[in-house]
Amino acid sequence: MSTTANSAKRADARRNERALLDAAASVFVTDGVDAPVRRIAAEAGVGMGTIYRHFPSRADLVVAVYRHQVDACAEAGPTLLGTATSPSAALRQWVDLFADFLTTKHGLAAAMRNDPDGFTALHALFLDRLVPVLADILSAARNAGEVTADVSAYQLIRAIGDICAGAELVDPAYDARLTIRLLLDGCRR
Amino acid sequence: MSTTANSAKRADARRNERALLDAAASVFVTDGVDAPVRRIAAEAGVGMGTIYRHFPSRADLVVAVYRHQVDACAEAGPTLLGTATSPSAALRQWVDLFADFLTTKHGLAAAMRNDPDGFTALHALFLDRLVPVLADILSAARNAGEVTADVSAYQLIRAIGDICAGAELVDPAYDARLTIRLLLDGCRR
Amino acid sequence: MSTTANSAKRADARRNERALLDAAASVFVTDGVDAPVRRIAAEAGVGMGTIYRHFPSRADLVVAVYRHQVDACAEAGPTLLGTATSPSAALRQWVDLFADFLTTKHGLAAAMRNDPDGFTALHALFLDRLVPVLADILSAARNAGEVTADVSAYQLIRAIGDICAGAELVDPAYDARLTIRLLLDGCRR
Amino acid sequence: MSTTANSAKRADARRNERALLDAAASVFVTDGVDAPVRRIAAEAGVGMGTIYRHFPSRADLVVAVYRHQVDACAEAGPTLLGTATSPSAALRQWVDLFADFLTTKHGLAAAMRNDPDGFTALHALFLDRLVPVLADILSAARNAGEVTADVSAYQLIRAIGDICAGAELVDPAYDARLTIRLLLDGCRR
DNA sequence: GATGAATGAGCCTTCATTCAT
DNA sequence: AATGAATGAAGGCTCATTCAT
Repeated sequence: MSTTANSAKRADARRNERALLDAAASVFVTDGVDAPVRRIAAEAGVGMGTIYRHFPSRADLVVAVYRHQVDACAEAGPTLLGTATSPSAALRQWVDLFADFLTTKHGLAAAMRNDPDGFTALHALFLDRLVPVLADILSAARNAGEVTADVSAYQLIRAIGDICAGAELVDPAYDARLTIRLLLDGCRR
Repeated sequence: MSTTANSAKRADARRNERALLDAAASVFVTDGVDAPVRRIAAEAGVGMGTIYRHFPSRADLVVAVYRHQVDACAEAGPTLLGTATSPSAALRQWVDLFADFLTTKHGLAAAMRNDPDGFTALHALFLDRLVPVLADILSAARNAGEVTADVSAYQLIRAIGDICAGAELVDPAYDARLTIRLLLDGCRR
Repeated sequence: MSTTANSAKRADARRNERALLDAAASVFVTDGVDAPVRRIAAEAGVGMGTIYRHFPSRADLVVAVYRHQVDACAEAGPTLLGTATSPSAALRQWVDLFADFLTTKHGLAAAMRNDPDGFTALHALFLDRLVPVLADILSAARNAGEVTADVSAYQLIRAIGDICAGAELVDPAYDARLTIRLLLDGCRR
Repeated sequence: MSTTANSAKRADARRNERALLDAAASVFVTDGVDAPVRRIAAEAGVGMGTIYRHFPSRADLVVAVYRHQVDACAEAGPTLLGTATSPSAALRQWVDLFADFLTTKHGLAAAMRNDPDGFTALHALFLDRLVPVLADILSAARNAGEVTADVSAYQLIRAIGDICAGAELVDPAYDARLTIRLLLDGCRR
């Protein structure tokens, strides 16, 4: 009937899925990704069964919550490489974006530290999507002589991930950005 | 009354405390700092009530478990400053020591990420004891012109702590030491 | 209105009912008669609401599933009485048929043990349909002097039913047929 | 201190274990062996955790509930063989005892039909304890020429078990004893 | 002081059943 | 009529914590 159609029935199902994603995102921030299923359901205003229908395992929910943002972050890579004044500027900007995503937005980083078994999926989402993006930027920067250290995109992205994960324990005296900047400086020479 | 006196009763109390510390240290490594109280008691061969008598809260136990090692790490600072070939060498060595402590030995870092509320005590132990030590080394290095970046000991110690915490998710392709080295390089220039 | 008419709509309703019966029969075998409604619906390729429309209670479904076979078993009685070499041979053959039905085919026997309240309907189906059949055979055998024990058809059919029900816990060392044979022997003298 | 002592502490623990066994026996009769843990705990007047402490798995509880009675039944075998007027009389009496145990006392038989996986333990308890007893009686009867059919003790005990299990669906028109008698008659000739 | 039995809140998960579409 | 999404009661299990012995 229209460009938005996805079968009549799915109207409320989609509404619920959306509500669940929003609720989960919000609850993850305050209570962590191990938050009780009940709380997420309550926050979303749905029954618990509805969570299990849409996201059979907790990992499914977590991945879904963050997928959009990971995608956005990935897509920004090539763009920045085109618009920044230099590859290293693109590197700085993309790393900032990634750090923003990690630190500011959703408490995602904590997700990766708890339950490392179950969250392989999340880990994979990250790595699969973002490592190639950073690899391109890094490669450009290296070709321009702006990065000399022998460091892989994987190594770098994990370092940044861990730094931001730790920074969630907020303390005005600690500035994750500064740490990241020092790290990038260390890559340059 | 005297400094050495500790009534007969105290003898097994002390034995128990020691047993609990050892047991907790061991269980923390395998099961994490959130390990069931029962398991720790069982490992120590004491009743659960005994844990609560000696360490009313989990944080008390965690702090006690790591205090010795934190002390050892702190005491190594001045020593290294005296024996190393340069302040920056001392910095490198001490940071390695600290990272060893964090990474290799005890899964301590994870402790700081979980339950950040309850582990203020642990956090404080770290900061109170180790920040001054690193500050001295850092200051010496700065005086020698070997560190130029505007970075505080607190900033640095947290950065290293977070990096090591993240590195507990073991992966041969990731090398926390390399990250730390790059970070220190970034401090030098 | 006519005896053959069943408006067009009824066509797929019937198809669905058939599909449900087949699906239920199949699922009952593998998962027992307490199988989740959802699984039956899925197996039949219909929605769950459709099950409830056609078979408001689980008992309705169970009864419907087995009615055909019970009928077939009932109809075999008079036939066997006509073809067998003696009434007691007919008895043996019919009891074998019944045991086959119970044991081999469908796990039906278990149905009668679980939820005895809700399965009165199933129980009734059995008794109403099969007891008279067995009664006739038994009576013929008694008249021929081939059964002397004072045992009713109901008593006998329940005994066989229970024996087969128990035999569903498969064990090569146990042979329900042997038990039934001994029981019939005991009826003869 | 005394012949009843089993360490001071266990006083209430034992009281609880006893209460649990009684409660479970009673609840098993009315609700079956799949009765909710919560209900058993409530009936016993203890917390749920107490059940899990004493009987980690449901099978443990079920076995414990019935062990006494199985023992009593087993011990009656040799006795009856000594006191009965003939081996076949002993057989009849022991089988009656066993059937009493199964039918009248505790709904145990149902236990063996549900959850056949988890109740291997119960099954084993039965077989290990009772089959040898029946085997002795059967052997005596066979030696006396009072049993001629080629039937094993295991075959017989399972047959009786299944018959009694089925008889729990009470119906005045059905008499499990009669079925068993016919079965024994069938063994004799 | 030490013990460990008991408690019970809290979480996860499954499914029968309803009902909006 | 059919669908299948949603609901929520029900039950299993784990552990932190208390307290009688």
